[in-house]
Formats: sequence, C-alpha cells, structure tokens
Amino acid sequence: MKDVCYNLLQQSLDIIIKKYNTTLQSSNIKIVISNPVDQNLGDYSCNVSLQLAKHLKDSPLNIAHNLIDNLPSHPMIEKIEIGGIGFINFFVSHNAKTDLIESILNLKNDYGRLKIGEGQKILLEFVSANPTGPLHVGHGRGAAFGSSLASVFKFAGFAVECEYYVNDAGRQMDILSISVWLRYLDLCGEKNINFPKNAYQGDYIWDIAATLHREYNDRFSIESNKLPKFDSNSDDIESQMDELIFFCKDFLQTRNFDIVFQTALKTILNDIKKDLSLFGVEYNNWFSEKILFAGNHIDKIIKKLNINKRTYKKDGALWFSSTKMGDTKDRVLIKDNKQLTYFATDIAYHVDKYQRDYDQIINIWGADHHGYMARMRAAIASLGEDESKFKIILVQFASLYRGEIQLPMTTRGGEFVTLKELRNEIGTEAARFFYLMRKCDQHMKFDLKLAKQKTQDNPVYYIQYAHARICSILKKAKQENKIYSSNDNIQQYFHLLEQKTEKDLIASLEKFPQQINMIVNTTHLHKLCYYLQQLAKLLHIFYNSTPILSCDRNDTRYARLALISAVAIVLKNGLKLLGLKAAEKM
RNA sequence: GCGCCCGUAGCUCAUUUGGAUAGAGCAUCGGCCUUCUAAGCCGAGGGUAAGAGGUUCGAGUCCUCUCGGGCGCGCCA
Repeated sequence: MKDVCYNLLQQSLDIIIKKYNTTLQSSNIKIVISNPVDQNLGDYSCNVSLQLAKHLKDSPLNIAHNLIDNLPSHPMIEKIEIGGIGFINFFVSHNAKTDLIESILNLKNDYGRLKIGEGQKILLEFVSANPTGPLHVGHGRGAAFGSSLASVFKFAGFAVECEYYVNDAGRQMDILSISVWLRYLDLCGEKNINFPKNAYQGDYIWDIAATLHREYNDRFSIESNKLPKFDSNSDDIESQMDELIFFCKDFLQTRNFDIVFQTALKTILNDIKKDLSLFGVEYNNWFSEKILFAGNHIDKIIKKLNINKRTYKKDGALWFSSTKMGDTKDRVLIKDNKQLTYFATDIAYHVDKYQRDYDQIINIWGADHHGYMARMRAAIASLGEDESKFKIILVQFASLYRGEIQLPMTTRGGEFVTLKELRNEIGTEAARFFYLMRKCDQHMKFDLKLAKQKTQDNPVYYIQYAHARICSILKKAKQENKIYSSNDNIQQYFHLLEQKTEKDLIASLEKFPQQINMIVNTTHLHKLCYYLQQLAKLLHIFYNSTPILSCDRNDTRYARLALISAVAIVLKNGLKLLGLKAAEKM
C-alpha cells in the first residue's frame, strides 16, 4: 500500500514541479511514506510538501493542494486530506485493508518474509567469549541479539551463517590449564598448594580437575614443594605465572600438558555450547583460533602488509602503522619475543572471513571492544579488502544489579552470575526478551531481583498471553462448531470488521513486514519487541470490548475469528524471530 | 588527559534515523469477572527531553560548548 501512495505522489510531483520556476529535479526529492501519529488523520502520510517548501519558495499548504489536485485516482484510495501544516494524508478503502487478512491466513509462517536479501551471504560473528569459563550474563545480551538478528536477516531473504570464534590458543589458555592442574594436584592429596591470585578461581576449575583425576589418577602429579615459589602479593605475578607455565609444560611434556589443556577446553566449550543452545542460540561454525597457526597463513598476511608499506620495526617488535588509516596509535603485530599478538591472529581470522567470500561480514562486539574497531578497519583496508562489506555492531554492557548492589562480572574473581543461573532463575524466554527489548547501543540495567520478581509482569508473558488467548478461542470455536468451514469464502465477511478495535488490529498487522525491513536497515531489533507488545495490546483491547464466540451473527463471528487467526500468525512469527515460543495455553 | 557510547515521567525504556499534541511498562491511586483465559481491560496523576547556544519550514533526534555517567586508551587475551 505504501508503494501505491508513493507512485501516485511521484506522478503528481512530476507534474507540479514543471509548474514552478525551478531547477529542481523530482528525482532529488525523497518521497517517504509514513504513518500519521494519529490514526484519525489517515492511514498513510507524506511530508514531501514540507520538504519542497524551501526549494519551490511556496508554502507547504499550497504545495500540498497542488499535489493533491494532480494526484491520479486509485481504487484503493478512498480520500486524501491535508493535515497539520501540509502533510498529505491518505485514507485507504476498507476493502483494500481487509484483503490483508486473507493474505496472512494463506501465507501463515511466511507472512512477513521478504526477498530483499536476494540470497546475499552474511557472516555473523557474535559472543566469541574466551573458553576459559562459563558464559555469564554479560554475554547474554550479545547472544540474544546475534541469534535474533540472524533470524530476522534470514527471514528477509539473506543467507546467514552464525559463527563463534574460539580463542583456544594463547596465554589465557595456558593459565586455564595451570589452574586446572593446581586444583588437580590438590585432589591428588598434595598439601599446601599455593593457588595464584591471577589463576582462574571459579568452582568449575575444581570440576574439571576432578574429571582429570577420575580419568588419569595420579599421572600428572608432583610434590607441591617442587613447584616454583609463587607470591600472589608481589608486583610481578604475571611473570611468575609465565615461569609457572614454563615449568608445568616442561614437567608434563607436550603430550600430558595437552591432555590437561584439552580436558579443560573441551569441558568448557561443551558447557558453552550447551548453554547457548538452551538459550536458543545455534551456530553454523565454531572457528578455532588454533587453525590459523597451521601453515604460513599469518606470515603471508604480514608480508602483504609489508609490501603495502604498512609495517616497520621498532624496539625489536614489528609494528603495524594503523595511524595512517585512522587509528589513534600504531599496533604491535610481532612482539620482541617473536610471539604474535592477539591482534595479528585476529587479522588473520578476518582475512579468512574475506576468503570465504561473503557479501557482508558482521561482527557483534561488546562495547568494551570499541577501541579495536579502528585498528581492525585499518588492517582490512591495508590488505586491500573491501571495507564496505565489514560492519561492527557494538552491544552496550548490561550492567548487573541485585537490587541496589552492582555485581562484578569477571570470570577470574569469585562471584559472578552465569547465563545458566539466569536461565534457571527467570527462564530463557523472559531473559531473551529482557535483553532484546532494549536498543543495543543503550546502556542497560539488568536487575536480577527485578527480573525475577517481574516474571509475572514481564512483557513477554503479555505477548504470549495474547497468543494463548486466541488459541483458546479458536479451539473452543471448533469444539462448539462456531467456526467457518474451509469451503467458505470468508473474504465476503470482512466488510463487517468496522469497529475501531478491529481496524486498529488490521493496521497493525500490515506493519509487520515493514518492521522486518526496518530492522534489516537499522538492526534495531528492539522495535520488534515493541511492535509485538503493541499488537498484543490491541488484541487484548479487542477481546475485552468485543464478543467473538458469543456474537450471535455468524458472518460477524466468522470475520472476527479470521481476524484473530491472522493476529495469532503474526504474533507467532514475530516471537519466533526473537527466539521465543508462542504458547498455545497458559 | 585523549577517544567511543550515553543522558527523555519517581524507576526501566520507546519516539519509525529531522516531522503533526514526546509515548509504553513498572510503581501509585480509582473502577471492571454469573459471560470466549483477570498473566487481561478502563480511568487518573506524573515532562524545561541534563544545561546553553547553533543549523532550518520544523530538533528529543544533526553541529559546538558545559555538566553528569559508562567503557576504552598494553610488546594482555
């Protein structure tokens, strides 16, 4: 319908623009059809006369009159009015609106599906938390956002792959292994194990150590007095840790160290996978950082940067001159100890993404990574890749509160709230919705106390309740044989849907595909939550004001049953995109 | 100190990327179940959009400055 209004206005604009003494081309004017703030003003609205006022040196009202006078008539447009200071408001005929219901009933799960993606390939990377501990509530927002964004893109006709980058190489993983090993030694009966402050403290380390002990007994054991001394209170705990890592690798040898390492990695990664799956998040790829080190992959990339004159040596290290590409400072690629930085492998990872030939590469990062955007873009551009394919979406932190008290969210320290705990406490459905209903670049307060308390008041139940209500009515309609038969041409009854509540519902149903389109363009997923809340509200209002089953006229009842069936379809489709179920009973 | 994000009702957040009278939920107060799900509906109060300038037909939205909050500024990952 928007297209109809657009085309009519375009035709009229071409005509009237010739009447004004102007060099303006109609193609330079952007005609945007929107919805008026108040439905009494019309079904669609356009502000083009306001835009034109300056160029044509005429009042918006005059221009609006001119536009309307030259507007071709159209069977679906009932009337056109000028509103406010010059808005052109379209009123669509009732029949044109109610046609939508039948189209929704036919399309079912596919109503709202778009083809705008044209099969374009998108790689969407999100969460990618280090596998050094369980996911916590801080990861939940990215997980919910990424998976739902993927759903929406797919629904809009894109071919989306979801990917998790597994940081299974590097020092943090060594520290994890050390942490497990020390706990394991404790379980072997060694007394006075000195557990470093900068090792991983969480209880899950004990669990992994227990697995290790169960499966390998004392195979990796050593007397505690032979371990290097460790003083957690000194200033150089990091270098002490490095010594400890060196000692451990030397003592266990590659084969045994690897067993400890793999046991830790596998346990944690499986836990993460299971966690995400139960949170409604599924990945296509789990990309291992380790495989980037195979071959001379990274060498090649650094050489290429070299050829492009983007690197230099300083203080024994190899630097990337990212300042030339807009970064605030240059970055090290190879440290003076010849080891690669995290950044270097990250470049290699992104080169790998480019080699896999996607139309769009989207990263969802926590807002704490914003400092990395400039260097990553600099690297991509310096390697001659198409930067326009690359997009980073920052998801702001959800700061966690329990009442007034803010909770720490570190996996190193003792207390943190895991995603699993959150699921157990408030459920996947409520948790996902809670995360998604806020604009992702908005700082968000996640109050656990509130989230738990609010289980009853959570908007997700409000929406699901609307769906369950409809299901219940439809079920009863069938039982009492009050529903139309499939042979009926139900379209003939739709003209009876003349109440305001019914018209509001139809208007809302029509907006669903527009929401999908808008989210693809803006990634403003939260608006889908608001949209569904609005639709649910209209349904509840309708329900409370209008008899459906108890309506004694068959034709009116049929029309209303068809209407709420369409509402149920849209609610279900929308909830599914958010990763939520549409309950049939509550 | 520099950079990024943000500041809207008592609280949590919207405002369709610059449009018409800034809206929801929670909380507070008052109504509605003998009838299709009361996890619902109806009504009331609540605003200098942090503040000050600027841009234009028009600003919560864009620009500048000030104030306030979060995050980032390693040869850590």
